[in-house]
Amino acid sequence: MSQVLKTELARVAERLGHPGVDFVLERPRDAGHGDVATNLGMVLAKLERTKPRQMAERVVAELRLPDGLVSRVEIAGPGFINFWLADDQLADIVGQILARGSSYGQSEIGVGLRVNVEFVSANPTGPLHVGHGRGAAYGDALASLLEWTGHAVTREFYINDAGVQIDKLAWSLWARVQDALGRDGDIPEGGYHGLYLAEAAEQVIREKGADFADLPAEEGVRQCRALALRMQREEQDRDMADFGVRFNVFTSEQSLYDRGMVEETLVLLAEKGLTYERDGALWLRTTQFGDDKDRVLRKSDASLTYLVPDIAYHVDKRNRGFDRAIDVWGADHHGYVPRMRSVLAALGYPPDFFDVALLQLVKVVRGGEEVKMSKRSGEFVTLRDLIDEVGIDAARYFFLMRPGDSQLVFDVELAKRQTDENPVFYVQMAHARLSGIFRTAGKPPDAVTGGLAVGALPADQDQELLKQLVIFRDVVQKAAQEREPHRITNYLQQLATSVHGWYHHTRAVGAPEGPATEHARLLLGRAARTILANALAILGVSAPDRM
RNA sequence: GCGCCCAUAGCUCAGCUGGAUAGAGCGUUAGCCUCCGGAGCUAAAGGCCAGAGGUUCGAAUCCUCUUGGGCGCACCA
Repeated sequence: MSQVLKTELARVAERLGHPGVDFVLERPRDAGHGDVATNLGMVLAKLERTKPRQMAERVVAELRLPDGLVSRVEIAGPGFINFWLADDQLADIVGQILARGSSYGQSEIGVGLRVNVEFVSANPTGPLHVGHGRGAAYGDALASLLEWTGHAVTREFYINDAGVQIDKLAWSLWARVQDALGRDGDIPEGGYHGLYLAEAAEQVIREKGADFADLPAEEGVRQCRALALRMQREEQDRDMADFGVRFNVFTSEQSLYDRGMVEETLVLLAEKGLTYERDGALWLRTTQFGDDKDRVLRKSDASLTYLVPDIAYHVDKRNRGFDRAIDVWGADHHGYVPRMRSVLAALGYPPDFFDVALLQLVKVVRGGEEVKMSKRSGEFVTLRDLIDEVGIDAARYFFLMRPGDSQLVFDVELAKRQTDENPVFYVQMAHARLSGIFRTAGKPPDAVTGGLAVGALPADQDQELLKQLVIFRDVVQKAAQEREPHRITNYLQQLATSVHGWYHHTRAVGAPEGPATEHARLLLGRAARTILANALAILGVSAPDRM
């Protein structure tokens, strides 16, 4: 609907001598200001240094709108142009909602674009914590938003299974195995002290027998490495599966070495003349592309820095044909962004290929006191703990209520105590109530069919709900473009408010206004229920029929 | 020292490529169940949008500085 308007407004702007000018067409907060409003008059007035209201009048005079689109146009305030959509338009959109059902809201704006969303990518050295939970909820929702807007999306998880931290993990597990048999195991400097490794050690002994601990240390550690990796990966996969997140691709860092891609990357960078030797190390000229300092690729002891496999990984993504690679990282890695960006620029990739969504850290508070998170000390709140305490729906919804660049305070005690008052229940309740209407009506929602008679919806609450439904598609597009899933939770909150108000103040089944209104309200309720379910589906939150 | 993010109601936070009277949830106060689910609804109180300058028709939004938080600045990952 607004697409036609926007196109026409752009044409008018061009005709008035300002092609491509940036203006806004959006739903005003105040219903008295119409269904959609634009600031185009004011924007043009600024460019021409004339009076905004006068310019708005010129814009309106130039408008050539098709019949049946808007019922009223008004110039108001400092120079806004307000539009009221014709009833036919609203009825048409509800018709589309009913016809397309669970796929309504999808659009084609991203068709032809292949997008890789890499998220969580936790080191396989311990259980997932709440920070990973935020990354999982965000990455999964972002991937869904991109799918809903027509992109071809791959959900990917990168496994850092090479490098020194895995060696330390192996030694730590070996030490725990010794401990478990009453011997004196020493967890190495910088090793992992979490109790989960003690549990893992017991499992190893159950599987391998107590003789396992008698192996020569070198062999024992070698086996512990594989065992620890396997067990940690399995646990992470269980956590993600139980959180409702499915990945399409897992890429192992070790596999990049095994396939020779890491070495190839070094050659590639050298061929481009981007490397040089100094102090016995191999350096990368990232300063030529915006980094504040050149970076070491190969240390003077001949080992490679983590940067090399990371570059190889992004080259791999590019080679797999993706148009976009979006990495979801914790904000503590933000210093790493310009580095990677400059490397990829140096390789000649288009600037919009690589993007990073930084998520500020989650601060966990329990009973008013901060819980410190440290894998090494072993004290932290795991994602599993959180799911067990507050449930998947509440956890996901809470993680997605805030923009990623805001810090998130997650008070576990509060979340537990206030479960009944969580916003997610408010939203889910709206869905359950709508389902209840159809139970009362004695027929499933899909059985209520026909065209919507907007004129048979007399209450303010009818109209308010109708207008909330109409903007859903635009909200999804905006959320996808801005990569802001929290726009969906904000919208859900508003939609649920409209639903509850409507439910309370009007009656569908046995509407006092008569059968025409009953039918129109059932159609409206069915459409609202569909939109609630679709929005929740994007977030990975369930839409229950009863609570 | 340098860089990134942040500061909005008592609390947790939306709103930010400049727009109409700055919003929501929780908490507080006062109402509403012969009625499709009261896990709900209606209303009230509550704000120098951290502070100070600047840009202009217009600033919570953009710029500068100050203050106060968070996080980074390795031949660690």
